[in-house]
Amino acid sequence: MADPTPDRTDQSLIALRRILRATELFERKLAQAAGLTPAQLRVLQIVAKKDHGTATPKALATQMGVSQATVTALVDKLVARDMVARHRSDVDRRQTDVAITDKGRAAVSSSPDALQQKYVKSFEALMDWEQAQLVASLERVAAMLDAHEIDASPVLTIRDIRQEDY
Amino acid sequence: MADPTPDRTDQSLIALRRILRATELFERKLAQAAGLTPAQLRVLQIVAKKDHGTATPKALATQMGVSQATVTALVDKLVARDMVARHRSDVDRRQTDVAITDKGRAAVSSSPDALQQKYVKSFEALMDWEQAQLVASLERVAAMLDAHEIDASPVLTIRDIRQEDY
DNA sequence: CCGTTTCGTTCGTCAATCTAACTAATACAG
DNA sequence: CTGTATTAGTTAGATTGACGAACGAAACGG
Repeated sequence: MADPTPDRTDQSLIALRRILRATELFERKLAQAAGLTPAQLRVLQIVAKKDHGTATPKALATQMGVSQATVTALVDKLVARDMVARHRSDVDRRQTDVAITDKGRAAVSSSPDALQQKYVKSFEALMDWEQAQLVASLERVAAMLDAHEIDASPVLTIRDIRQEDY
Repeated sequence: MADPTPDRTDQSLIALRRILRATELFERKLAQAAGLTPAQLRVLQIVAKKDHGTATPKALATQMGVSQATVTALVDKLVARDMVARHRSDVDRRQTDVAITDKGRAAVSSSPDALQQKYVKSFEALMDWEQAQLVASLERVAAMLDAHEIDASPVLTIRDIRQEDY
């Protein structure tokens, strides 16, 4: 408190935590709006974005950073709700293709963002140089945090939904 | 792809997602190192940082953004491991003080950084103006995300551990 | 004193996650 | 080919975190 130079490391960590909290809540809201849980929505989003609207459990597990068993459970629930369907692969019959259904696509694209819009709109309202600055900063922080964790990146949850909106 | 100005919004969202992923994994590791689950560690950290090393379940629930019932369950587990103890408050006998024990304090302060150090070290290696820039950017993003969610902020998980290290 | 509010716990439920064990299919080495 | 190893996915069982509803105990306000 009496510190004349408020510790920047602390400040950065505090801000990070705020970001995490907000995003967590945001995801819950988003999923709820689509009538799903966050994890289920994530599966659906990944599948939806694939070229043919299909993905293997293995790929899902890798991309989400969870075990295959977890993916099985999630897919089970989505199948029960007719959001996706399982199909045996012809090329390698060990593999299963998890394919999104029309209903699943509808659920993904209908998730009516609220907070999401909030962020995107705020961001897009910024001046060009500010946007560039933020991107640079975020990427820098990301690099500092996950330098080791090579795969990580490409889930995109948020972005693709946004694209659906247009 | 052919877009001449790579979409900055997308870039920022991708970076954000990387940050989230990395932090999530980081927290898991941290907790594991302390022999606890992330949620349990969070409770312990909040309690540890209070002046008298105590907090009421109510306060914990509010600060963590979960229900009191959840806090009860978490505290149960910490009590079972001798990390905290419950004491009836004298001033208001409806209240319970959750007090950290020596063992709990040891667990909190012993969580051996690894990844954590990585971020902190990277951050602290930056030039002063760069640090300032990052903090400003992070806070801006946080503000854009949680403008609505007034309470949120002050859990700090990470920061306090870091302080323990010195 | 009595009704209301507040605090915490208990109970039942459910989602997400893990590990370990198992089945089925493919791959590869002789 | 045959047989072993590897890979993909599921099943089973457990734990954790989370919630809401119901409840008991204490405090507070008339």
